[in-house]
Amino acid sequence: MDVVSPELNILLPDEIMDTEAIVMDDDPPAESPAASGQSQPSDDAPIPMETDVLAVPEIVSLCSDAPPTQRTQALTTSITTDSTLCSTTSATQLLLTPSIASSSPLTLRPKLSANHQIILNKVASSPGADTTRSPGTTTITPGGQKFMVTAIGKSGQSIVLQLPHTGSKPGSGQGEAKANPQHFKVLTIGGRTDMKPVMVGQAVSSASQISTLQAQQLKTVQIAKKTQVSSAGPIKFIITKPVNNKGLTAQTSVSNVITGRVLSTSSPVTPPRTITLSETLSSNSKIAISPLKSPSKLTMVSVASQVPNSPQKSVSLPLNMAHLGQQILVQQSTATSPAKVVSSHSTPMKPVQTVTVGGPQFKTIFPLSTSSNVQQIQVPGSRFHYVRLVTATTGSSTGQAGSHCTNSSMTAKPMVVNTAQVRMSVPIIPAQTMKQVVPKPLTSSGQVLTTQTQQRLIMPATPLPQIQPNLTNLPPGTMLAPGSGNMGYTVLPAHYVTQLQQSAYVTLASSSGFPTPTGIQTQARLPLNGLSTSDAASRPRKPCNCNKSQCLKLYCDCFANGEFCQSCNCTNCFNNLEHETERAKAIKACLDRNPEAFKPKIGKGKEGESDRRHSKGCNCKRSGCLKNYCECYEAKIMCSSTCKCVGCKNFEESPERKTLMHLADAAEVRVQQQTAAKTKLSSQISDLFTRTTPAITSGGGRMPFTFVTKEVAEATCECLLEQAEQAELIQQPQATAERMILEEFGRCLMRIIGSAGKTDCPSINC
DNA sequence: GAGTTTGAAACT
DNA sequence: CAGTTTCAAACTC
Repeated sequence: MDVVSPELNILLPDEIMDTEAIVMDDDPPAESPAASGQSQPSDDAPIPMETDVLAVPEIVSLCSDAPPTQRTQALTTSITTDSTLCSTTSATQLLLTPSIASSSPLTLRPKLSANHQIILNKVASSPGADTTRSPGTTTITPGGQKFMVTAIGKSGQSIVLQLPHTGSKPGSGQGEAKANPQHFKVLTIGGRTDMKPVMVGQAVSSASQISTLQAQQLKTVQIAKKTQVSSAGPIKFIITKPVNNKGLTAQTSVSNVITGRVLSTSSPVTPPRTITLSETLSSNSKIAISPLKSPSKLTMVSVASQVPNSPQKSVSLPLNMAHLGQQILVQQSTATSPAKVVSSHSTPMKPVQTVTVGGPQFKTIFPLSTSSNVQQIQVPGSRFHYVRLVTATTGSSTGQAGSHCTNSSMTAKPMVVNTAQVRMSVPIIPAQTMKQVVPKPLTSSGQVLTTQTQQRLIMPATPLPQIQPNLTNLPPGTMLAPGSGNMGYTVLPAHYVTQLQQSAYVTLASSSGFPTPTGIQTQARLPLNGLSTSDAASRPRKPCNCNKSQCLKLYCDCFANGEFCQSCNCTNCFNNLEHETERAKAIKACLDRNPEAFKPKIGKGKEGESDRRHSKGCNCKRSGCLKNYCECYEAKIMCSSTCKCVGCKNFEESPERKTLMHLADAAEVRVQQQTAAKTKLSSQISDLFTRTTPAITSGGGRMPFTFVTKEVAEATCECLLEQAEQAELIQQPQATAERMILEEFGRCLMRIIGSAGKTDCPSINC
């Protein structure tokens, strides 16, 4: 794994990266998996990766169990404004482009100003004079708003950071870095009990400091590099973030940190070099590390193990995990083939097994050993790649160092997150398809990483039969969770975290051996049917009433929506974790019958709801498509040519539909008007009570008529007029209208009388 | 709340 | 693919 030299950390901005700006290209073919696996020597070296979201003490934990001393020091990009080299401003962009050339020196030529951009640019060859520098050297040149980093990801490669605009200060490498200490934030993924859930700002100014820091606890978020080179061009990571102006001093702990998306660049041969992306709490912070050329917001999380004593270099980039619609990407670089996953733990590499899923184009890679390793599911046709993390069956469960950290090496598509003791399955977006994936509309399928102080294991431990559903058609937000000890997968509904834990967070990784509150864990907020988790959480979910289907057929809305039943009225429900096997089978059966079964029926139009249409169309025969029996009507969309309905009245010009809509609107307006009128009346009455006027009392108390002032009378008349208008609007006969008005009048009087009875203010004179 | 209606899903 | 059955939601009383 290639690790960005510590100098690079200086260049990294504090704040959030804008994923939209990120463009990734496929990397050149990766080395053989074995090589990559060997290249990552230290399983013992814990590579905790943590991310915090908006000061929430939640932590993304992808790796864990490394002793604090062996942890790689992660350098964050928090740059104080007082920094001479880099001034922190908002809207800083970081463009990362992995370079093909190897052993490129690291050149930093940063001059951060407003709207800075850091560009990590992959170049085919070592970049000229900068390449002549020894690896690890850093040239920092102020003056440019963009940093270009090249030669990332190859073994023995040096990283070159170049600013398009070389400033007056040609980089002198480490010397300048030392001269200009920067403040860094530590983003750690991977949990240990002793690890702190919050980011710790650290100022690392030179590589020498890094060496000293190596003994310290390392928290790294790695920037994954794509290994394949796509025809589209070089990989470019553009990270745009507003820079936090907060002057962070060295070793200043940053409580507010991080949501992070991590890209890891690893090289099979050389000691892993880690780029840590982290972000502060800046509201505008964005991190987008994505191979996508489109403005898709993706989060790539890569966990790479590091050699404990190896000179690891990590750079933390601010990440904003708070943005919805983002997906966590776990990606490895430099794998030989997309289908091969190499897990570089202290344990020897595990052979992998390729399993065809859903046809020849679908392949699932399974490790042949159940020990801690990574199982990758490659679904070429799918937007997602799934990674299965299998907890080691050995005694590693104790969280012992050396077995838990994951070294991820991968080719462009496959993404692997490997943690010993932690089983995790994460949908991964291949580089080619990332641009297509992300943020689903409203509805985004994106994931947001957040951190929590406590670990949660979201994966049921029950083993599953080998069920390999068509991964391309899983319900929105569905995750595949590995069963314990075997190749089974549990299809996790998008909501399941929320359903299970009163939270819309999914623990991506955690170590069972880290029970302490400081345990680091990663959670992903999963999209729910295109809704962000926040939306999903607020969305009222209708409980089902299934009796015979066991909630394992599409009759059940919960099941159809990819959700677990919760607080439902169903009987004999199997749509839960307790019946994950049956559920998985049912999902597979549904997908066999209809590969589109779990896809949204209502396609989202390009320009809003007007273009929404039912994917299959309805088949109504008796309802005229004007009742909720009709899926089109229920979705508040017109029937289209795809519908096979009979006697359809759900079209634009339909008078019945117009009448229906008119009535519906009228009813809504009526409710609103009545509410407003009543509110006004109540306000008027209350206002009267507060007046200090000559009291008109009768036997010490006020008579109700004393409250019928001009204001009260007017408000009452408004209520009556509203009632009359409503009666007219719905074309009620006169008698009915009169009755409605009288009833309203009665209600008004009752309010007045009631208010009079409640008041005992003798001074009020109405 | 019970019963009916309806149409999607499942089945043949 | 068409017809039938099953099912649960929508609807009515």
